[in-house]
Amino acid sequence: MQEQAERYDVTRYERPSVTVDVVIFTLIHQELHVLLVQRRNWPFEGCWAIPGGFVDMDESLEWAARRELEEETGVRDVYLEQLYTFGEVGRDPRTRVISVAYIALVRADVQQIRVSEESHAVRWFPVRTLPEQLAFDHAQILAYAIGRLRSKLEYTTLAFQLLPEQFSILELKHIYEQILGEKLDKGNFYRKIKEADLLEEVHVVREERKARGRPTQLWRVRRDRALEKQFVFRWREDRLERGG
Amino acid sequence: MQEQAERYDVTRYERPSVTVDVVIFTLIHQELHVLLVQRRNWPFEGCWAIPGGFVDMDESLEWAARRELEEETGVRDVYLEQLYTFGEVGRDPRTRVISVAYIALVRADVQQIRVSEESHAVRWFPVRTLPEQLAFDHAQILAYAIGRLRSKLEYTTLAFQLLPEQFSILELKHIYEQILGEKLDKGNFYRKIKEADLLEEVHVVREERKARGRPTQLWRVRRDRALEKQFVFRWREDRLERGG
DNA sequence: TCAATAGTGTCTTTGAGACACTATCCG
DNA sequence: CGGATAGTGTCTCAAAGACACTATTGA
Repeated sequence: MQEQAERYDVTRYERPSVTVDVVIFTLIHQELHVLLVQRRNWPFEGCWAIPGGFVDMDESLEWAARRELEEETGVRDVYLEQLYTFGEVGRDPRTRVISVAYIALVRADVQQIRVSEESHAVRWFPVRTLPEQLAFDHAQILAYAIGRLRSKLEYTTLAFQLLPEQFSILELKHIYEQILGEKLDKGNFYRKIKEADLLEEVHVVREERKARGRPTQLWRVRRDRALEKQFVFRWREDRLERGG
Repeated sequence: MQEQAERYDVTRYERPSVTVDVVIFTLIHQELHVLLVQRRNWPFEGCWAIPGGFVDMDESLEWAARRELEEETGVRDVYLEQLYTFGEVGRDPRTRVISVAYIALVRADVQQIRVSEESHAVRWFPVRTLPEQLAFDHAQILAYAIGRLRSKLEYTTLAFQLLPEQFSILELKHIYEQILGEKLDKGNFYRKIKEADLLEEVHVVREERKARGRPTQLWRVRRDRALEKQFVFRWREDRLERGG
């Protein structure tokens, strides 16, 4: 609020609606997926859309996003971050709607994701094969979200949020490759991750192996260091994020 | 908008107010300053605050920010970027207000900045000596804005937005030092800037010099390259920005 | 033994930082 | 000339990339 606001009676003017939209990412079969819901009403009937809803008067934006997330997936206590606020005038044909978009990262091994509550269609889409047309400006929001995810992957421990409790280093590498969309050198990846000293070995209780080859060492995230510590995976010249 | 929204009559529910607040930066005497306005009414009467105002129903968020900027400073066509959206429930004691914050960078040599239109108090503050207490959560917003500015300086050509048309490399270095808050090596700075190849020499029409020492070479930004090209000044490990 | 998967070592190149050097002016 | 300011050269060290190597299993 500000100086100029004083001159107005706050109740007198028409106000826009405010929603939160949550772009929910997860890994399924080592591939990055995003959750979309199918609309059943005008406008964009039948189109897939990013889940979201109105912000209540007595909840913060982040709270609204968390509520929305739980309603859609049943998932709580996940990584959530504000992405951007979209407020073009014509983005919703019904009325003026300003949408605060969030990103959520859901752990791959949280199997309890109930994607279909109530009766409407909800589905995980691989980010490589999204529906042709999305509702509203949601294609734009999604593209922006993926860009942000890529960008932050390189200088944070964000990727670990997508991992199961235990994982191998090559699995982690695979996730980086998925999200960055390029191949990484195995040796350099090992070196980089080990130097960061964010992981600890899991004592492997080896069951019967079916695979050939040398058995995999499993790791888990060191809770004392990771997530707080800044981790720079790589600096790149070609990050092209808007505003972020 | 989204699935869940269908169930609501959009006109039926109470809505929050939406404002834009614009953190306006400039350089005065080579020092980073920010524009604040002094409040004359309850709440936070007498406190300094970030300029801002309500978003009209028929203008986009960015448009609202540009309008606000022009009203406060008379400045147009400047660099503007969305910062973050602040929406805690109690941040404004009068009513629920969601504020979309923007950063604006105003060129140092745009002397036409009329900081006092109408009669209320408007002032540039050096970021090193801000008022003790700011209105609402504006101290938080400001701190966040300065953090973002620092962070982006390192991998964009943002700093050039603050420069006059012509400048010397040591002036540019000084600005980087101002905003980053640390000394930089002269030789390395020259090297880095020259390698980037973003500047072109200005043919100096030398007038009478009063200063001693070797005369300064002036430069200007190459419009063909800068601002589009990614420029990485330095990668640092200790960037700690929230959400950005 | 070989094929398959996991993991390591090491050489080369690049770029950041430190800092000493040269250049050009005024008086 | 000497002091002052502008600008350059160069050495060292650390990190990134490329890629060949070793390790451990099942068949």
